[in-house]
Amino acid sequence: MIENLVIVESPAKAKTIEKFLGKDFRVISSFGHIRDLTKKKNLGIDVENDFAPDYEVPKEKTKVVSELRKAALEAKNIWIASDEDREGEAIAWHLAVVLKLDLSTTKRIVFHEITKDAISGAIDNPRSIDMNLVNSQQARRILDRLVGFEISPVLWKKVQPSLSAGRVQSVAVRLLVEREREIFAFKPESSFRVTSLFRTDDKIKENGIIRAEASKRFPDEKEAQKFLELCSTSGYEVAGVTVKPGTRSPAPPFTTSTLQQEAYRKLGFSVAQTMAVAQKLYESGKITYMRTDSTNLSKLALVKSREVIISEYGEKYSKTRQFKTRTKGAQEAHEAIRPAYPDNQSVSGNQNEKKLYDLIWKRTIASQMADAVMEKTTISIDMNNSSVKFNATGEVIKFDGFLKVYTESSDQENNDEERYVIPPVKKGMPLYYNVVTASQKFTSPLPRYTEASLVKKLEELGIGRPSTYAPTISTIQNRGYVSREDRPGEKRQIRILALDGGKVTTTSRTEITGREKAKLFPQDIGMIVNDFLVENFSEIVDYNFTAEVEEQFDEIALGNIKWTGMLKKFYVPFHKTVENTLEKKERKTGIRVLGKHPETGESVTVRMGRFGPVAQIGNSENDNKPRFASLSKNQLLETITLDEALNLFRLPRTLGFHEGEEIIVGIGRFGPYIRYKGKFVSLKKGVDDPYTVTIERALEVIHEKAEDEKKKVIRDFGDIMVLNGRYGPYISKEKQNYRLPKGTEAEKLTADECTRIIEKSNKTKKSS
DNA sequence: CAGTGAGCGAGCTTCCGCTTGACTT
Repeated sequence: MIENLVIVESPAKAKTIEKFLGKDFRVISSFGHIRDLTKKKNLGIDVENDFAPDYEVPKEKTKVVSELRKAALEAKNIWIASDEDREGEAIAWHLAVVLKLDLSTTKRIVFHEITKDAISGAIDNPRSIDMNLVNSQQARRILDRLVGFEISPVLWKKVQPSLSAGRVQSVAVRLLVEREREIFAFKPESSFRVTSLFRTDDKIKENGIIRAEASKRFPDEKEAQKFLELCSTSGYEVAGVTVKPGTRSPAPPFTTSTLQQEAYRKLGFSVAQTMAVAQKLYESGKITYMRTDSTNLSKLALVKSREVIISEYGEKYSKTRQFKTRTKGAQEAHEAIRPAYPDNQSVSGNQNEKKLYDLIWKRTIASQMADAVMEKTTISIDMNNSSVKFNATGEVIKFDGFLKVYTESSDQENNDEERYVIPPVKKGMPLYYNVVTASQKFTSPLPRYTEASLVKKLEELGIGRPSTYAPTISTIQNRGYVSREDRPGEKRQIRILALDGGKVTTTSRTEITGREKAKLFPQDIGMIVNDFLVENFSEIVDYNFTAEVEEQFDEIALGNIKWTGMLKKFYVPFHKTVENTLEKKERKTGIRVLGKHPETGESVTVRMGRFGPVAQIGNSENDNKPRFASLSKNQLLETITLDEALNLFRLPRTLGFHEGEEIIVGIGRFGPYIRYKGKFVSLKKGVDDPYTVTIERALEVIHEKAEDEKKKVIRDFGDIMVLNGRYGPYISKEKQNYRLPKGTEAEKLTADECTRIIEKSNKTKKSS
């Protein structure tokens, strides 16, 4: 018999709380939700009967639930301590129902921080389960099920099987598709930006250098040239100097979203990777909970951080701050993400754990440090033969404050404006130019989203929760809607005019534009699904949809409106739209007519086919059979041209014959290849082009592959072989591969030894 | 693993939010 049983959501939390509570308390965890809507019939919802939900304990939860039941039977008092938010309240209610506790007397408690005082305070002040809050969760859950499970089947019928739609994922895809189209439509414009290096000294070129920019940009090279000629004969004078003090404040401590952004920008982590590493740190007690939307720090954390700052950097670097959470729809059930023990400046663990901890430590400590104080100097410089002015700005840090520890990164890539100090000048002082440069600058479109910047955008729109950001990003990639890719970019010539010693010289420079790294690119199927949803379910993919239903969930939580009524208002028209769409709308294939074949006059089209995007010449209405070719990677239905489509039909082609066998070159799933005697050889990336490769080169590649094959076999015992693979030697038998025990000499293996290794490996597999 | 694009039909896919392992190489 246990005196007191406390149920929390997370096992790591259970462990720490048990320590504080002592012997009379046992603390166990529910591992999150324990029940969900069934998938078996009617979506788990009886829409005819006031949306009565049909809940079940999912298979993977039965073990946890039976353990909870057992513990509940043995306990005298039960305290449900799930998180203090909508989902947490629902978990408490499901627990009470499943464990057959009396709803009116079940003790519901919440902790705001994990300290002895906070926990015993909570135990002393139990409340009952808030059914209004529970009902707002039921409305949220049921609405999401209705949206997801009624629209997805429409996509299976009208677009392609296995697709999905949902309140969160479909908006994420829409953001990406719309940004991509803005980028397609973007026409870069160029202008000339004029910068000048002035000096304060008449004679010595190196003295008192001031970097300044002209107040005007020039539309073309001619205008820039004209201006530089003016510059060459102009006199210059300091027209004004202003010195303004300024301060900068530290960023608030990490939430899930800001942690994902900074770990991407500073460490190059994907959002899934960030969460996995943070989970490890959390489980080993090094950081607080990593799925949170709160920037709040506990009193204990504030006090500890202050101590660390004073002892490391001194009293004047400390400034205790509490940050308000501004995020839309934040529920603040947890603290911000922070070191569990701020006095641990570093932790043990693997490299990634150390790096992420370091980032969290710095961000937390910096948030409790003093503002940085700077002095910003602006100088304006007059010309005596033009109304154009030059302006220079410089910044001096008077007190570094939090910058000593941490600076937040930004998504903008051009960080070329480093801080620089302007030499002392006075109004009326003459200046002399060293060199004046006019360089061509192109405008660029809004950047493509990264995983992290998409999370940021979703959070701003109040769409998704800390526990779902990473899974949502995975889902839209798994469905094929978007793909995370690099692009090499393209070369572009820019013109540079330089005035030096009274002469203007013009040069060209090559710059790379459109280079992308780990960006999210919408794919054809993502664009087709998005357009279908925007056409037919505009309400659901509206950027404000979530915010609007959230307002109603809040009203339900306050007891102002009934959850079933809210659902009915939404569902009746929504369901009608679903039926209408099923009945009346055509299949959507994203078809585009590109034009006519220049020789045969047949129509050339592209569309989404059964196996992906396809180009087609002719159609089955004519007697001629239509011809098909798959689009290659990086080509989109939306942007492919007639010429590009026709080009696809040039492959596969026959290069010629060797020893009576045909040599064919083509592009397959894994890139360009050569087929000879029934075997495939990949062409080297970036070296060979399948459209121009010669038969001589093809034979060379085939020969190289044959040589490699020979080296691959170390020992050959018939059905058992010892082979050389990517990760070193291994044993292969009946298409199964086996690792060699450490220290084995592959060349000396006998057939018997191989059999033994295989048997041993099979045994350990079965026993586990 | 380098192909496929006729049509039919059975049986499957799918949501968002809360939590972690259970698997494999």
